[in-house]
Amino acid sequence: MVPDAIPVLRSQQSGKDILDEQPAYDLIELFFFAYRDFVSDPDRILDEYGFGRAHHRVLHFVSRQPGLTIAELLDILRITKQSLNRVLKELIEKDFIESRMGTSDRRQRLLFATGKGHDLALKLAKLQTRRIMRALSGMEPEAKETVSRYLLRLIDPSDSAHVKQLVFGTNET
Amino acid sequence: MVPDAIPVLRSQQSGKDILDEQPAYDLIELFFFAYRDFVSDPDRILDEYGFGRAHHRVLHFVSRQPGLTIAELLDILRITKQSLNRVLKELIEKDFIESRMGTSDRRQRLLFATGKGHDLALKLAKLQTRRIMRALSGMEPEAKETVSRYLLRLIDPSDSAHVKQLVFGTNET
DNA sequence: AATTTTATGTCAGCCTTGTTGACATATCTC
DNA sequence: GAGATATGTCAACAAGGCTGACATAAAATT
Repeated sequence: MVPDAIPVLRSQQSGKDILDEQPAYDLIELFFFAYRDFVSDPDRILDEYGFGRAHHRVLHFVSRQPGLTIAELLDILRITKQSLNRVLKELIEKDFIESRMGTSDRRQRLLFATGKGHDLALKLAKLQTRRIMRALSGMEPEAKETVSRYLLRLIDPSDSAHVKQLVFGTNET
Repeated sequence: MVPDAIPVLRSQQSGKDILDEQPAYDLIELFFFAYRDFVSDPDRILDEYGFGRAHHRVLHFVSRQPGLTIAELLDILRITKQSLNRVLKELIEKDFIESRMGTSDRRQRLLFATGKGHDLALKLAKLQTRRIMRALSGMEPEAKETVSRYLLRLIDPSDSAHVKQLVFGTNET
């Protein structure tokens, strides 16, 4: 125990000591289990197309943000261009995503989901939505808003404005 | 739009139509970004020990549940025993986890974190707790409870009693 | 106009962590 | 004693990360 005589080590709120605060095991573990099940839903369907989770992530964001560039996608996914290219190439070959040359900057590749691509992306999103809605049903009406704000605050502060922009299409606090 | 004349296609609550409900893109994407940052925290530290995320998960649950058996651990992680064994072997060799023969059933291996093991597990848990507390600070006091219940309800219903038992050490609803 | 920077693509190889299938051993249960 | 169970292990493979090096076209700079 750190003695009371060292007030600089105490956080401002409720006398909780930063150095020996007890781990939030419940939220840590619930987050693990919830995410495990959440991402497993789409797996069966992706399998039928010969795709994996990496394909899902790429297709999802391209479908959501038509005209996304490679650089923007790399920034969202936080993987290397080599990793991205492996799955993106397959999505393009199998005609789920289309790559067009940029208009203002012709070095850029603007990515668009094809009809097939949108269909699959929507199918997967609805599957995950089903789980989310089941969880929210029977909870207080404010639950969705609370969860949404919590998840946003969990993100690196340096990135949260960017995420807010991507997810909500706005940058307001 | 499905015409109002087909009531069987409507869910019980608030007239929301199951067949064309709009995807919850916000929660889907926020969950992705939040989890991405959440698991990235421990990575730097794990690197120093030559461990990866798989080692982290094993060490975490063994540290939290001393005496865990292989079978129980496999059920928690949902991986094959070969995958588990690869990382578990390293954790034992490097003296972060100890494996003792079961007392009542001597076929079982009971897993325990060593002193070193507990130290590392705690260090990583505190790192993740820091992020969780930062997110919760400034939110309503009920936020933690709401988020916790939401995450639990996100888990497969067939598994939620088990998870509740693991996380809270109880099985009450 | 020449040079440098930027956006993207690609090759080659490596690592972690998942998978399947087969088989071995010790121990418990019937 | 026979069969089921808990664990360990070998081998091979796949997905999806990574690094490093190099190539090209187009934009930006000087």
